[in-house]
Amino acid sequence: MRELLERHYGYLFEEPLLDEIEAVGVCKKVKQGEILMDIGQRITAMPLLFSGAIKIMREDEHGDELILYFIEKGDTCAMTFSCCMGTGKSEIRAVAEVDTELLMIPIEKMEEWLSRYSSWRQFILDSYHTRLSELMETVDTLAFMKMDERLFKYLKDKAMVTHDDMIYATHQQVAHDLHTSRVVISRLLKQMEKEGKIELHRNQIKVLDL
DNA sequence: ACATTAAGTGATT
DNA sequence: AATCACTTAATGT
Repeated sequence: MRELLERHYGYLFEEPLLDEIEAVGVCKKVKQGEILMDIGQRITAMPLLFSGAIKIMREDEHGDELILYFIEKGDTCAMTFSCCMGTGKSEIRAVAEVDTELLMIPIEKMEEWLSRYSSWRQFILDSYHTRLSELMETVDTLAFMKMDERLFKYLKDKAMVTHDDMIYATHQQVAHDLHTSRVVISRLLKQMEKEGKIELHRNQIKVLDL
């Protein structure tokens, strides 16, 4: 586990902090599709990703879902902090997009380190900033109904986190993630295929324009 | 061969 | 962009 820490976070954190992380962190492996955190659930720990990817989504009152973003190796979930400060309950659902290895850090520790380690503070601030920017982008495309841009970003992100330019999903499932109808996705995908950005097959989409 | 499920299309709002 | 209605294509039994 120390090797994993060194490899992914060694360049970020100083030795004493790495020691503390190792002492207090709990290693966890999750399989694809497993729900790491659901809406309303109490948050007791924050994740540090070693490998794999997590899909972060929100749900409306009718149970409809909407993808917010993916987190990958070297990332943490910025929502953890805002949830800790507020209700302590999760506002989001986190599902493993692929098999994932991560380390769970108790939230008391993450607060304590905030004042004791500047590298930790920097790390938290940075990830907060990155996430916020991402969210702003999502809000932009949502507000202006640019479904084509959202779809293409989604495909690229998905190809990125799975390290595979082939995406195994039906148009229906994609539509569900982006909270729109299958017909819309089919049309946009068809158009993107004509533009040479992707290749379409049954149950799979190949992203070319990476 | 038939039923089921995924994907493509035109028309309408 | 969403929805409806309908067609076509791919797959499973």
